[in-house]
Amino acid sequence: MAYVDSLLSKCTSFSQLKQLQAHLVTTGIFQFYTCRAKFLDFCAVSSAGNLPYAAYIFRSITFPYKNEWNAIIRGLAQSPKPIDAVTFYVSMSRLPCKPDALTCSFTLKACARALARSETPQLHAHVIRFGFASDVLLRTTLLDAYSKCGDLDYACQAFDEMDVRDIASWNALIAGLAQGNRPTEALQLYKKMRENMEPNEVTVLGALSACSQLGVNKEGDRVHEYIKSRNLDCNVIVCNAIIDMYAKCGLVRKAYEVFNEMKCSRTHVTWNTMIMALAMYGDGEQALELFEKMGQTGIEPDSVSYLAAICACNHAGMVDDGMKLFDAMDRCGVSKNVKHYGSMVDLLGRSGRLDEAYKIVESMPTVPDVVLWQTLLGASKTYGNVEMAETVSKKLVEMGSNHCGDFVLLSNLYAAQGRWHDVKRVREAMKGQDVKKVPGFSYIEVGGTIYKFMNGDMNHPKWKEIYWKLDEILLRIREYGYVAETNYVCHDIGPEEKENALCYHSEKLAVAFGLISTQDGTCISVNKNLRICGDCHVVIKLISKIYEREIIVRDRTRFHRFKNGACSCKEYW
DNA sequence: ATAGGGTTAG
Repeated sequence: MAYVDSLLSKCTSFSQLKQLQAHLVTTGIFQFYTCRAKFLDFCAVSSAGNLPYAAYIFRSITFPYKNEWNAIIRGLAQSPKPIDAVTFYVSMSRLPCKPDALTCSFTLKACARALARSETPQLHAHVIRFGFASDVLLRTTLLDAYSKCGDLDYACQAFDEMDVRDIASWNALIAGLAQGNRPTEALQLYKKMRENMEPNEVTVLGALSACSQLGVNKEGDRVHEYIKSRNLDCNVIVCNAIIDMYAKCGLVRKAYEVFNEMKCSRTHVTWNTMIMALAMYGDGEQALELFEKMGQTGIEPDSVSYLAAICACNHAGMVDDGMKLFDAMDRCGVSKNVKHYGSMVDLLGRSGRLDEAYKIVESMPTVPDVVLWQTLLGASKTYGNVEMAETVSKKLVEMGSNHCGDFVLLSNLYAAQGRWHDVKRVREAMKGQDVKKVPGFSYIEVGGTIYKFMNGDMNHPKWKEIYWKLDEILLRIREYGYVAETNYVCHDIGPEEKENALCYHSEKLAVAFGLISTQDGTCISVNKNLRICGDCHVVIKLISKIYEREIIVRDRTRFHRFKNGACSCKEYW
């Protein structure tokens, strides 16, 4: 069979593969099922192959042998319709030819790719029943399937229950936690792993991704140092992750250094990451320059590149450039998705061109999603357009959105115009419905330790000191005659309670904590749910002036650098 | 003796 292997490995196109099949049939080798299985596997999986053709051959076999089933299931698992692999698995398990560990492995891979949440535990039961539970590789696949389907608690449980874990098991859970919005736990696990074994390239990707999300540059630096000290292979994926980490931690310069000095050749992801990094800093010109350069280097901008470039225009207030790019996409045959429309709506909305933004929404070929309407609502609030805000709010309610921010934004808009009656009406509607209160939270890394703050948080051991600091800030801001006049975001209050609201913003808690713990010159805070805008800008600007500190705040989409009472972000928001 | 873990996006 080594003969068949060597012949197969020489096939680089489908026509060669068919020639080989003819050869195998005439020489009679093809009647041996081991040969057929090898052929099917290659045909179903390799780039020279063709899955439908493999399936066609498979159907002509009366009693397929186990490896032939496996070949087809493996091929289906990595096809665009992975769920079909599960269907095949089910048919197979009804036959005398029972699945083996590999069959389960391929099918679990299919579950992971198809996000088949209910099928994964069923496969888990089979794995136990068939007695494959001691197979480390299979259990890692299982763990990964749980985590990819969003059942991270099961993934953690699967990990805990393993009596033997190898590096891939650790990597699967670290990456799962990082991608599943649990970056703190991902980093904890990474640290725990280092006590037991040496991380490799894949491990650091999970750790870097977690650092990116948290915006913790000290920890990110440590991971980078580790990569260098252990001479881990700095392949393009690792470089991309490092660039992204520095960019999201407020160190674009370092990101750019890595981008310039990387030894391996750049991919789309590399360019896109760097363009997006510049976009987050509001450096529109450089981002567009890089976008141009990317094309010149022979890598045609893809859909994400355009998104990053439009986003750069968005953050730099370059409305015309953004519109040009948006139009260029159709000409260049690059597909648009809801994010491109979202960014355009934001771009037009932020510059006050609400009607044009609304037209963009109407021109969409797909149904606009919640985030898109929220963007438009935000812009309506900024520009005090009650009529638009009411239209958009209705849409949001129709879509069943029950996010507190949607109601609060409308309520704040009424409040800004002194329409307290309407404020009350919205607040009451909120109580009537099942509104999800999503607390904003922020992270700050001080002296290498990560702290998390939520609205009204009293969990930190130094919470009293932090609130004292906030009171002091409040007092000193009053001396400037500013008072927290516009500060009623996200709070269920009337005009008389406005002032107190200042204390409850998570990023302000984080800033106050950064001021107490003076080890760091800069302070990075990340707020995942809210956008730093309006009142927040005013308050943090003043803090930077009063305390002579540079404060960098990263919100969902961009960086805001506050220094000497000014913000580097263009302020048309 | 064919298998598990991986980077960018409003």
